[in-house]
Amino acid sequence: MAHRPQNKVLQETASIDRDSFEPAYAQLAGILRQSMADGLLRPGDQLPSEAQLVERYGVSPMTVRRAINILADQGVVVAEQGRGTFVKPVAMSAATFQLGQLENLFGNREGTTVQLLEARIIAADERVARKLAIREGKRTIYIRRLLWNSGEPAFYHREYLVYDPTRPIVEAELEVTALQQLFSGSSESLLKHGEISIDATLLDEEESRLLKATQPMAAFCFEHLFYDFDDRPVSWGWFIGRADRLRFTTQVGLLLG
Amino acid sequence: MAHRPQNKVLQETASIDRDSFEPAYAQLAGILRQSMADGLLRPGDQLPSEAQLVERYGVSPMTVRRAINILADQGVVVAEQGRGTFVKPVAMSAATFQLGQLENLFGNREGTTVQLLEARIIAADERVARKLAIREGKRTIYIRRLLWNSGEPAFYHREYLVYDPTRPIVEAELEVTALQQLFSGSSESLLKHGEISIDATLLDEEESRLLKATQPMAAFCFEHLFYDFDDRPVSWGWFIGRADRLRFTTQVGLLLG
DNA sequence: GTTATACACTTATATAGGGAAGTTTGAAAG
DNA sequence: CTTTCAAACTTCCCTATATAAGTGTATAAC
Repeated sequence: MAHRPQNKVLQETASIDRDSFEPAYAQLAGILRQSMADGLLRPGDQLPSEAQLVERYGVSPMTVRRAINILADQGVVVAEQGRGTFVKPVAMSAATFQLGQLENLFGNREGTTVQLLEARIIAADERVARKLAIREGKRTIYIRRLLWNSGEPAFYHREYLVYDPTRPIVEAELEVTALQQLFSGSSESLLKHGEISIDATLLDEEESRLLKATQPMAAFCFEHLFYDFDDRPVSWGWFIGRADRLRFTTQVGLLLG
Repeated sequence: MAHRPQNKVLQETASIDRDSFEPAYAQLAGILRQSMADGLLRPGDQLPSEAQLVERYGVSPMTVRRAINILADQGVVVAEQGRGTFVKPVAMSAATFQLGQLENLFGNREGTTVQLLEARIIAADERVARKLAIREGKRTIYIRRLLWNSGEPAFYHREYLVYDPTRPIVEAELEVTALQQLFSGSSESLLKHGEISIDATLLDEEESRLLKATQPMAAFCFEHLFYDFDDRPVSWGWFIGRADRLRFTTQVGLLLG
């Protein structure tokens, strides 16, 4: 439909395919990423200016901006106003680990079950009271669960919930399926936000027995603290899983070709 | 400067400040995030359509799109074409941990030093040869380092490098400061990408001694494998740090107001 | 009653253009 | 030679508009 303007400079790189299902901005982002993967653009190098990219690939400025924004969001380039856009060097500190990669272990698939070991009401000791921001001695629900995955114990979960009949969170949490909702989220969630931390620990005697581990053994401990929409703590607990059964990997630099 | 158009519908929420340094798209993203934090928008709720947001806040469609894209990238909303944009429930699986939060421990600041324990050329055994994709028995550089942070040993680092005089990476790596570049990145980096994984382990006798730890003690192990621009492995190694000195935390849900 | 179509709604993609802000460069003035 | 300043270049931000594509609903035809 549109005339193809005659470019004096031949494009040694790929060009935008207007008939492709992939949007132009995504194609351009891919081309630039490929240039980096091929070594045409090395860390520290300056990318062609936006105006140059507009002319070279025959797209509008907004499309170029969007492509560059994507790369900037992904952290592979950095744009400095007035200077230019540059390729970022790979750095270990840029590594990000997603808890979601352990999703299947937490019972998202078939073959995973939740075994309720214990659920009772106990008074909050000093430690629990501080975490849940309640008075010492107030009632909490203490839950112990074991998550099984393909016939093997995957995680041992302990959790304290504030016991408040006016809050409907209690019922929802007591369902055995609630654990998956905790991990994967559900629309009816009454949780607003939470803090999660990873720790490396040693299994104690009880944990070793439940997880069928030999002592001493290292383990990951995922501690979580969730809040409701009034920013009051609701749930404090931790998942413990054997380190030799967990693999936590990520990539830095160029993700894919 | 611009006339303020008379809106029939009063804005109960905040409005865009055109004189602010903060861009309009960022302000709008903040307003929407605040609405979720205040509970006006609950998980599962549908956001106002883009056209409505355009009218309500007096910005262009592109600005609205960008604001929504930011929220979508952050994972707090999800946009479905033809249906609408919806608030995502909080999920543990959405948690992401950034290695960069340990940056100061890795020697980015003053008061951190790198102690070279050993650096010699050894023949690759079967395990090293497989990781570095070289023949068994080929020469590698084996480095052992101890990272000190404010007078205390923070990490014990061991690393194998391919010994190839044709590759300039060797010299650069042998500098004691190279470690920080490995972590934070530098423009002269010859590394294209890498894989990093976290493991939880027990300190062995040597590690305990160097890290001044009592046995048995749990530790984090950050294993890294870096490749050059020809996709050949260059460096394989791992950092080991005491778990009781490391804190690895993140947030899910609404990050900040 | 069932099916098919049309329409209204949504988000997604793209174009064209303009101005603001920071950086670099080099020429002019001292 | 040094300083000053203006211009060019860069990225950044925003507006206005148009088209495409997916979804759901109401209506018309059968």
